[in-house]
Amino acid sequence: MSIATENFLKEIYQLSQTPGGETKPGVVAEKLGISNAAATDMARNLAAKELIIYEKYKELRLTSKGQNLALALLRKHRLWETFLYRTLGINLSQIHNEAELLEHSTSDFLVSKIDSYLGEPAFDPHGDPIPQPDGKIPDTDELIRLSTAKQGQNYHVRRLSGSEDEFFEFCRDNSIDIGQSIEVEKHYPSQNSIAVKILGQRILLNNELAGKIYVEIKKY
Amino acid sequence: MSIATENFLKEIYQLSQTPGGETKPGVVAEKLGISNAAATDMARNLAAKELIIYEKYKELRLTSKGQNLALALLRKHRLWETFLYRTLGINLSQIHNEAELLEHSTSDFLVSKIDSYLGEPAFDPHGDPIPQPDGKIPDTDELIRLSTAKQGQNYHVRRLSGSEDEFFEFCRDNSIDIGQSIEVEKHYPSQNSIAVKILGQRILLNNELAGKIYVEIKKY
DNA sequence: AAAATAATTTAAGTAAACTTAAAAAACATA
DNA sequence: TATGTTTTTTAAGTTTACTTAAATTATTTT
Repeated sequence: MSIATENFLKEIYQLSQTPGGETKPGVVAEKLGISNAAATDMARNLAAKELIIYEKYKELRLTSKGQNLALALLRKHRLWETFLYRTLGINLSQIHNEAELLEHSTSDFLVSKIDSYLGEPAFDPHGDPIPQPDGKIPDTDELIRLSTAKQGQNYHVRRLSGSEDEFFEFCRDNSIDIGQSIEVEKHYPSQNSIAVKILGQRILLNNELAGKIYVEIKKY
Repeated sequence: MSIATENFLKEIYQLSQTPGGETKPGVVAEKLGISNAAATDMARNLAAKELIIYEKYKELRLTSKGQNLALALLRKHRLWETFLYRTLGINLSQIHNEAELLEHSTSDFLVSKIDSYLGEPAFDPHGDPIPQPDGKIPDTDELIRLSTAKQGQNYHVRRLSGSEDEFFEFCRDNSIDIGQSIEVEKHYPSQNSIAVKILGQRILLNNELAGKIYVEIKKY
């Protein structure tokens, strides 16, 4: 399994978990920074290996074999993030990129060692659930995206689910941290934005960004 | 820098450090498990990138640029080994293979984090010196290869410098561990072998294997 | 529904890292 | 030194993962 293949499968999985995310070659291509033609090419290859189901002009769908591989990779990624954060003290904004490299060089043996060293964690430092060895994904039922949160309601930030440096930079600059209290002030549907209050500061977020912030209703 | 390139440079470096080791395409090819033709091909490529000096039918020599890259890779390898051994408790015989993969996915940033976490070690768990950030290699002057050790003399095992699983399996099975006392009983030049005594047991080692075991004269 | 636009696919080509087979050079030996 | 063996190199071909450009199909707009 090559790095290109692994990343392609992972991207299809991630897109399939994104609301409104389309798993079409063009979208995958854009995410991976390759041409549409390359994505179509790869889609045909992966279909031949029975990792995805590919019908021309249709969305790409993972087979269960393909999904298992994607989940195994995501597991490696999130365990590495947890390890880098907890053990080496690397920043939330930096662990993603390092894990992105390491995940492809990690044997099943090594990942299980890391897992037991960390005490078999269910969530990574961003709050993202870590797929378990059996493929099950820890529950995030009580969490909702900030973009869909209720006006006037108070929440706790539970998950920062982005991958770009800039997302974490923005969160850090605006005190959006895991555990932080946050109040939804107002939705602006026409602006595709939401106003929230954090530590007395009013902040306007666009829905795309707010969709990467997961919150839980504050219990008093 | 691709993985193939990195491994090729590292192999040239390692061969250049091996007594009687020839850095010719065929030898590198055999070590890396590729064809002679592929090695010649790679040699021409690396020469074009000024990482090695390549003259037809001559030995391959690293340029200082090439040597720096090889040393940086070796540093990553040995720091990973130290980390896997100390922190995750992985066996001496298993750390090499894992580090062999991880070394290629390790940023300079990450390696420096690992280095400080470990307290900037000078030697890895096999006793191999870890190249320092400036390219300097910690002293191993008092160490000699067991194959060249003096008859009748007592030593301490200080370094097990192999890479194959079988080498470590053999050492483990015969109590050849770092710190272990060892006495050279007799050389058998015609057999290319050496007889040693460990924990009361007499063992016959061929010189190739004994050349990977470094010892220090026992001080009473 | 037709036309315009956008996405996807096909076609052709490239670069890296290999392969095998044949040719050339180096080395070893009688 | 001539011959035979081994090693290295060259040549030609493969696979993977891309590229750009052109053709095709799908979607959106009018």
